[in-house]
Amino acid sequence: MPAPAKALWPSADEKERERREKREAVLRAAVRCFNEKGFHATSLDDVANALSVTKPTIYHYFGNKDEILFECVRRGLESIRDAAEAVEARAGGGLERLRRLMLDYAVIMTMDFGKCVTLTADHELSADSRARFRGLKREIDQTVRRVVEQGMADGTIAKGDPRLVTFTLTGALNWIARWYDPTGALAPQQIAEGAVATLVAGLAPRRDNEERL
Amino acid sequence: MPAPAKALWPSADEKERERREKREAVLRAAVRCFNEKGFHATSLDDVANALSVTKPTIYHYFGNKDEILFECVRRGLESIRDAAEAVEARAGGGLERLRRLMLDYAVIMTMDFGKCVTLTADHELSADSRARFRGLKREIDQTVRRVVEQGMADGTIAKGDPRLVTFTLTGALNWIARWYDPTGALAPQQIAEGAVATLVAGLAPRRDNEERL
DNA sequence: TATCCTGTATACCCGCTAGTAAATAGGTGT
DNA sequence: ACACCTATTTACTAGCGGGTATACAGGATA
Repeated sequence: MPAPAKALWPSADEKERERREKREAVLRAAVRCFNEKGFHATSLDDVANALSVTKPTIYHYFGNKDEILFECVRRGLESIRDAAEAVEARAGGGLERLRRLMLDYAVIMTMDFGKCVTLTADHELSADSRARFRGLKREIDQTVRRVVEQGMADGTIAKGDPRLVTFTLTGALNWIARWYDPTGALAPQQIAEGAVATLVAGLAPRRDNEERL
Repeated sequence: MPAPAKALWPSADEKERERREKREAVLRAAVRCFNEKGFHATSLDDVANALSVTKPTIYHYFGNKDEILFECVRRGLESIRDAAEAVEARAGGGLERLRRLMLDYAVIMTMDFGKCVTLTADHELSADSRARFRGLKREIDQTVRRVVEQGMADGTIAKGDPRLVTFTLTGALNWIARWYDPTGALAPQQIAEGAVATLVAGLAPRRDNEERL
C-alpha cells in the first residue's frame, strides 16, 4: 500500500511533491491578486497574507516578484500554445481548425492564468522576462496565423491580410479576460461559442445556406 | 489687430488660455508616459522631466496623480462617446451605422487618449474616479448595443445575444491599442477598415452576392 | 513703495514595499 | 550528542515616489 495523501513520515519523493505543490499554491494566490488588483498594486505581503504565511516564505520558493509574474503568464501562454499546437496537428479545413482553436483560446481567457496573459502589460516584466514573454506570444501568433493562412489557401476562410485578421480575432478573444464575470449569467463555454460564432459568421446576416460549421 | 500668438503683455484672456494650454501639455506628456510605461511605473517626476519642469509645477495644474489619469481616460472615452452619439443621430440601417461607429472607434484606439482607455485598468483609478470611469464606459457600451439591437431588429445584423456581440466587437477594436505601431506598415485608416471588414463579413467566405456595405 | 497673485523651483517628509539577515524549530543522518 | 538541512518566522534596510512646505521671481494693483 502506497503512502496516504498526507504522510506523517513523508518520503523524499513526497517532500519533493509537497514543495512543488506549495510553489503552485503561491502561484495561484499570486495570480488571483495580480488579476484583481494589478501587478504593481499587489505587494508580496498581500500574496503572503492570502496564504497565511509571511513574505520570506515566498522568497523561499521564488527569486523575486518578477519571476512570480513571469511564471504566471508562462502558464497562461503555454495553455494557449498547447491548444494552438494541438489544433495544428488536427485534420480538417482551415476554418474548422481555427474554430476549434478559438474556442479553446476563449475558454482559457476565462481562467486565472489565461486572464493574466491579457491583463499583464509587457512593461511590467523585467527586460529579460519581457523578451521571453514576447517570444512565447509571437510563437502563438504565428501558429494562429498559419492556420488562418491555410484557411485562406484552401478557401474556407475569406481572403484578407492574415496578420490583421489574426490580430482582430485574438483581440476579441483576449478581451474576454477583461469582462468575463464568473458570477455572471454566461458560462465560459457559452461565451466561447457565442464569440466564435460572431467572428466566423460576421455581423451581416447570411442569406446563403452555407453550413455554419 | 488682435494679439499675436505669444503676446509680450498678455491680456487676462490670453493668460487664461495659456494656463489651459499648459494643463493640456501636462496631460499629453502624462498620457504618453502612461501608455509607454504604465501608470504605476510612471512617476510624476518622469512627466515633469518630459516637460522640463519640476513636480510641483504639475501639482499647480492638477490635484494629484489620479486626477491626471482620470482626465486622460475621460478624453479618450469622450471621443468614443461622441463618435457613438454622432452615429446614433445618423440615418441608415443598423449595420451601416454600426460600421461607421466601429471605423471611428478603431481610429480613436490608435491615438494617445484612446489607447489610454484600453491600457488603463479599473483598479488603477481611485474609487471615485473608477465609478465615473465605469459610468462612461457603460454609457458607450449601451449606445453601441442599441445600434446592434436596432440592426438585429431591422434585419441588417444577424441575430444573437446583443451584449455578447457588442463585447466581441469592442474587444477586437480595443485590442488595437495594444498592438498598433505608428511606425508600422499599416495606417490607422487601413487598420480600421481591415478590422471592420473582418468583423462585418466574418471569417467564412460569402458565396452570396450580398453587398459588403 | 508695499502688497498680492501666479507660476515655478528647492528641499523635504513619510509611507510603502521589494528584498535580506538572522534566529528558531523540527527533522535527518552520523 | 552533533552537525546539517529545510521551512518558516521576526525584525530590519534601503530606496522610490506621492505629496507638501517654503522660498522666490515677476507682473499687477493700489
